[in-house]
Amino acid sequence: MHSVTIRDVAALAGVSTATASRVLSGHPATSPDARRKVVDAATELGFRPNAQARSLRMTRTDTIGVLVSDVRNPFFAEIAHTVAQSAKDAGMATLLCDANESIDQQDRSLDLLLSQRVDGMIVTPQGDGSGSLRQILTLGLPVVFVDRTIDGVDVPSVTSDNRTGIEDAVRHLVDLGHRRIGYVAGPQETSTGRERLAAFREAVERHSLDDAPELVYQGDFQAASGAAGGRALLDLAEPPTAVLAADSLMTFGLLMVCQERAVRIGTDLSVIGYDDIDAFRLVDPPLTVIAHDPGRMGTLAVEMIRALLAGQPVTSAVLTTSLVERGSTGPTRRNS
Amino acid sequence: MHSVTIRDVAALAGVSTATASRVLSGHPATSPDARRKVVDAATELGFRPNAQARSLRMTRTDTIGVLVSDVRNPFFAEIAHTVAQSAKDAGMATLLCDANESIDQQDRSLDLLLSQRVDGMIVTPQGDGSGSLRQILTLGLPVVFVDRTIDGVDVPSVTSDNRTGIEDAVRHLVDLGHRRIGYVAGPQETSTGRERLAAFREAVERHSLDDAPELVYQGDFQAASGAAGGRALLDLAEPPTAVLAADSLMTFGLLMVCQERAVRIGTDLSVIGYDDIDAFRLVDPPLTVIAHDPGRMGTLAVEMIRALLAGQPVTSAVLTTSLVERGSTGPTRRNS
DNA sequence: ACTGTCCGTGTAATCGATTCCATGGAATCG
DNA sequence: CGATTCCATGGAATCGATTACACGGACAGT
Repeated sequence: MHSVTIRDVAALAGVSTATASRVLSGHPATSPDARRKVVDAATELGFRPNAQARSLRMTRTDTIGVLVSDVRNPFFAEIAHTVAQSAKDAGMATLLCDANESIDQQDRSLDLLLSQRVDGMIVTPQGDGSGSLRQILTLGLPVVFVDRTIDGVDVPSVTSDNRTGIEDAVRHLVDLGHRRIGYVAGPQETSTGRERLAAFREAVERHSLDDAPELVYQGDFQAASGAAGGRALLDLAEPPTAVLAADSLMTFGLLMVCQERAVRIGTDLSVIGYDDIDAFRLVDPPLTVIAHDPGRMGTLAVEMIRALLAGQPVTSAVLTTSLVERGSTGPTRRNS
Repeated sequence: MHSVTIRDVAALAGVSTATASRVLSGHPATSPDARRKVVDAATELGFRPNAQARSLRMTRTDTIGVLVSDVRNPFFAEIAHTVAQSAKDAGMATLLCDANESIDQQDRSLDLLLSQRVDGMIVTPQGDGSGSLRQILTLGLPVVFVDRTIDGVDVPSVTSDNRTGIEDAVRHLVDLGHRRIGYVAGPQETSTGRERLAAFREAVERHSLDDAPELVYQGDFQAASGAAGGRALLDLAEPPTAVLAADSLMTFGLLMVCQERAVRIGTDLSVIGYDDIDAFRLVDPPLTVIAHDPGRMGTLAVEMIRALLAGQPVTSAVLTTSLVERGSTGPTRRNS
């Protein structure tokens, strides 16, 4: 499979490789005659420039690396999709990797992206920034964090306001009369896991709600841990009357358990999910959720990377979060 | 940001670049002394080989391109995820692109992957294979189709048995007494769209069911068209008593409309969805679906690409499909 | 002791596209 | 009409890693 090089094009067009290159990259100093011959030759041979050779010379790949924790999570899939679309619109390609929610695989993917010499990276990070991430940052490669951040690491980021989302959710439950609220937390190796849990604890304190340690189940953002958390909370001697989960996959797990046990959501137990996934509108009853905007996160992240690449200063953005009230939350049964 | 090259490593280690390269790529003819010095120098400098330069020389990138129609579709997200994982296990990287269900973007993505000089591609194709796809195939680049194929194009593929899935679904509905079944079809530019529709039509004929043209709504595999199809079918003078949708996103749309109109699924209307998404277990009632296995498709596709790269012959695989009966299908109301 | 292997190493060519520099011809100006 | 500018063009260097080839030294066999 010998591929067509610019030499072949130049030879067929009867010009030098320099001229061929100039024509093909739109350099102004080319004659109409040469332009025509080179373009004809290129299309006839089906010439496709070798991106390796080009970026080796240019020290630029016009490619940004995207690392999400798990594409199977609809929230991250949406981010990945919009990032890919916006990048394409800006004339850049994207290399998408999936860390499978593992710090080890995160490091391997970062190494891969680094040796592919991406011009910048958009990352949903985890861990303490000690591994390959540190190296990348000392290298000065433009990086933007999305959804998550890392403490003490000064990287521009686009996140959502975890605090008010949780606060609104708890207030909503309190207004409905709930005093005993369970929480399925995300992993504490992630900033979102930590911030959401902290916000939950503060809200519990502010409203003087039941504050038993067993009301918080420590999950890992995967569906299975949401199910485990659901079981643990429902099996308590004094189970909560409402439950919050810290991401969409754990919310799924939680709902599965409720279905398994025929717990009537909205009456037996109020449930608030995280992320406004389409499917949450279809469950019965439709789920009250803390909504934020993955699409906007993705487009903003690309804008920020482009600004960084252009040498412009960027400031981190924090998007707002809103509570979407549907049927899965209702007044406490035990209360009445 | 001047990156560390193998020259820097060689200089620090006090050897030539050739020796440094040999050590780093595990060539046997190296002395223990040189090995130690080079490895030390490389780690000290944080050397990371430039993949561009390497693959330019080696004419191999150890990277496979993956093109799915839309990562937001959970079915394709799962394929992308398992492909990435299996490829990683095999020591290969993956470049993931998203065609956004558009033939135009499919061609652009293929061009991108081609200039990245991927060693092979795994594609969920659409269209007639006339654009960039033809060029890639005449180039002899190893390609494997997943889920979908293209008529008259001889490429190994891993698909699922669309026919029996639909047949089982229709038989199940017939057994429940349904005689008037609606169908929300996928785009006829895709093989899955065509095969499933053909299978549906044949099943309708075999069972001598109502065969009005308006019972088939032509959708495009996106959620919005599922909703439009749902409305069209429900608005018929004589609406169907059961509906099938040809993929998961359209099934979502269909369910949304049912919810909007308070159609009681399983009693007012039986619904069968396509793809066994977790969320379909949670809707009320749990959805009867035609299930197939995206994870297995992904791993098989990687195995096939590896075989092709090794010059071994491969034969296409067709995976089985099964009907998972849940609560969304029930006996006809009008029948009784 | 002499010749033939074998092994570790260095020099330099190579992959394909871009780009600096030099060149020659045409166009412009005094 | 001669000098100067401008522009299209080609030759050759370059990016960083790999590897064919050559070379020198060690070692074994006769």
